[in-house]
Amino acid sequence: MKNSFTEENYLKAIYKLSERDELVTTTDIATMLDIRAATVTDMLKKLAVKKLIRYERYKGLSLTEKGRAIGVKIIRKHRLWELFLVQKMKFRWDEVHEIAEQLEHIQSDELINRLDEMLGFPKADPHGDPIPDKNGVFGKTRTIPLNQVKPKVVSVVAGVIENSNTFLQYLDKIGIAIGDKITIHAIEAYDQSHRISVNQGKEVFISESVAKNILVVGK
Amino acid sequence: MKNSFTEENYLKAIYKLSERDELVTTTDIATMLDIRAATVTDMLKKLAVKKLIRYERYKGLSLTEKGRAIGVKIIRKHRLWELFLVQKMKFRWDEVHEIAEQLEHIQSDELINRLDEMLGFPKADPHGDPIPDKNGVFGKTRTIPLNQVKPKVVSVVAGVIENSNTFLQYLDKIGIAIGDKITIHAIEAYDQSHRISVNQGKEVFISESVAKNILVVGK
DNA sequence: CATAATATTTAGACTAATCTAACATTTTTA
DNA sequence: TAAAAATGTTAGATTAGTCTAAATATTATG
Ligand SMILES: [Mn+2]
Ligand SMILES: [Mn+2]
Ligand SMILES: [Mn+2]
Ligand SMILES: [Mn+2]
Repeated sequence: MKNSFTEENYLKAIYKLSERDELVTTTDIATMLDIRAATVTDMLKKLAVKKLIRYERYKGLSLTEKGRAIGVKIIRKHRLWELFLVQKMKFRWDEVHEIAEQLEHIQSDELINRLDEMLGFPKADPHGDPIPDKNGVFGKTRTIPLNQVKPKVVSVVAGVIENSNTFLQYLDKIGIAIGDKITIHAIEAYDQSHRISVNQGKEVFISESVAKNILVVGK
Repeated sequence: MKNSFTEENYLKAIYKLSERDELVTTTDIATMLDIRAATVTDMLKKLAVKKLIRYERYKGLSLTEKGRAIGVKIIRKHRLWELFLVQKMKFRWDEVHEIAEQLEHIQSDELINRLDEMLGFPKADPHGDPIPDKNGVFGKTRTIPLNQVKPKVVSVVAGVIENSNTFLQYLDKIGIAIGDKITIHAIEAYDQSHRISVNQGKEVFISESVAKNILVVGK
């Protein structure tokens, strides 16, 4: 009944990949987990025997309900722990991912549900990623990348797409955090860079790629 | 530099055994970890190569400073997590050990030190076991088993020796908790059973073995 | 102190998770 | 559509951690 850390990490990776495309490939998993495709093939056979995935040689794989449930649960735990670390332990949003990679494997439904309750049944983690409820259901989020917002419209930062520490630290440096109100003043036609202001404060320039990686609450 | 969960569990077990006797034996470790002596021998060789223990074939082993530091650190983490679970997450003292067995392996000095701070740099876990500080130093505790206390003297419960869930639940049932004031009214000469009262309340009978497993603050 | 009992180690095997190298299949492209 | 490229699988190794059975060393005892 119990899965190893390794199996949990595979199922989490497969779940994330299947958000884009139901049918997941061996190489995608290998890339995401930074291991060799041959290793993945072996594990896929094991997961298929356990009925956690549907797998056909050379054809790719998809999660079964059972496999999805485990993948989603790991994601739920990861995100709840991240929020706990930020809200209760005063870590910065760029410090919590590595620790949550470990904490996500702690086995205790009671603990994770109390954590959920203690945090007020939150809908999103410190990076704006949605947290599924105890039944594995995600609330619907209506966020769009900042670069799709029209000039003059005030939008509220809800999260980020890129999750790297360097990106998060860059946002800290230029003073953009979740909940901030952003107004786009102008978009440079040449390179799509944005001139914006944060919370009606002084203006900041961000590149197109930064704008694409900031999520705001959609209208 | 990083040790596996398994190595950490060995070092924790060895540390606990060496509290009784500096020189630890293969069989003691096997018994404590519930694995075969042959398995232990293999691991001892590995720990010796890593200079975490001093080991001589057939002669037993002892911890090096390096090994002791790791063992103590795991114990520190275990006990801080247990206290966190009781104080912050409202678990009962008989529910926390299994979860702490997992949490003790989370690698983050920052996290454990913040946990320590959040809990007010506690000196003991929910079962009264001492918590070493971040330098691996234990405060001195002056506790004695209840059966060594003289009748009529009021003593304060500081912890337990036996840590099993059944024992902890038994204490809950008869209404004995850490911090309670206990007065011994009489000790039965035949079987050393104790007639006591808790917080000046109504009288309770406990067997000698129970009295031996309750620690009170020594005079 | 010789032998019996106990403790410990060695030898050989197994499983999970990983790798590299070689082979097979599918997809792309000229 | 045939060859080339990309993708995926198999075969054979390796490491960590475990086991059982057999061998060896230490300790206890008649
Ligand atoms: Mn994360
Ligand atoms: Mn993980
Ligand atoms: Mn414990
Ligand atoms: Mn442990």
